[in-house]
Amino acid sequence: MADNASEQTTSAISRHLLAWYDRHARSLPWRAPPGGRADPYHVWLSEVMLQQTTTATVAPYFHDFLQRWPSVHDLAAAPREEVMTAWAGLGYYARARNLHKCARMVSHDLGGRFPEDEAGLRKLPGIGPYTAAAIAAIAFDRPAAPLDGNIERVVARLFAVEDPLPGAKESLRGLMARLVPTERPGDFAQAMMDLGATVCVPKTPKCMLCPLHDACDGRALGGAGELPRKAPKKARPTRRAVAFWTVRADGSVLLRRRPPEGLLGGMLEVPTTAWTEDGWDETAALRHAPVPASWNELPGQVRHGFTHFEFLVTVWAAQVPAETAVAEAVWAGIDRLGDAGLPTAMRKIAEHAIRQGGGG
DNA sequence: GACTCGTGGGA
DNA sequence: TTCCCAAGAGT
Repeated sequence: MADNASEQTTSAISRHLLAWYDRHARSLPWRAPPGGRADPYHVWLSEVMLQQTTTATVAPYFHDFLQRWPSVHDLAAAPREEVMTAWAGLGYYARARNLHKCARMVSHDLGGRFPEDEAGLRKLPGIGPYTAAAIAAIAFDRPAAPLDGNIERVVARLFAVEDPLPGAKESLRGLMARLVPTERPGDFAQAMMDLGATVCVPKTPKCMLCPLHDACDGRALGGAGELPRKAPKKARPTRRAVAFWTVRADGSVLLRRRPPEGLLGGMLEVPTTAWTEDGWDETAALRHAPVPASWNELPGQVRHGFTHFEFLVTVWAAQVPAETAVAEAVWAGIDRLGDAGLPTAMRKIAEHAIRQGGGG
């Protein structure tokens, strides 16, 4: 590792990158122009949404949240279910629960002002090491060293770090910290992320376009595209379930709100059997039907990929009288499910059921 | 440290 | 089709 990147002074690397950022910074809805400083509420909201999520996916949600809740006080005053509904489709729903908790703490306990340093930010729910450093740098111009997937990749290549992730994480964080300039640390962090997103991309990095071309050990050694190394991933099992599509004569469908923690916690669902690797035969499945009715199996299946398992669903449908009552039920108009705030896995089940003739 | 926790797009 | 991966956090 005692090659190009170490010979150049770290300040020269930072300077090159900031000059590149002045010309190539991406224009993003939550971002101030180079040299500027964005609203801390906007920075926090965007950073939470951007956790493991692409900028293109986040943009419409960011606009919608700001329109509904222009300040952290507005968000804190919103009912939790309304926040969950607005988050529907974005995934990792613990983020929405923690976002709401965090808004309430900032609004009620901190007078609406976010802490300006990493330690203070770290105490808030949903703000981990990355997000605390990112907010401190971007919103408050603190010399913090955020380490996301992009920056891990850029740093691993720049210094030719061969140790695999996640073990090498702290080492990479230390190398990043040495690069952070005292001037414009927020722009520097965003420049590193932009570089990772547009030039130092995972496969086939565009080294000819890179402002750090001459400093990069990984490029000099010829293996930048192979870095960072990562531990092999585990295989994903399949979990199977039967979903019950219950259409009432008044044109509404039976939904339920899932328990507040865990998978899809706090979100609406189409009632299902347990999700098991073994699957279900007809007799066993129908014992879990939410109401006694004449159930019939719809053709086809719904497939949805979660992070650590594949979800495979068979749908059974039934029509029930308008006066049917079910404990804990949420009856949603079948023609207005688009506004109901279903997570994507459940939206797929609903679309499949309607397409296969379960529309009532 | 190892798991859990969504979703969409690109190669 | 399948795999990877994206501004990670909480337990």
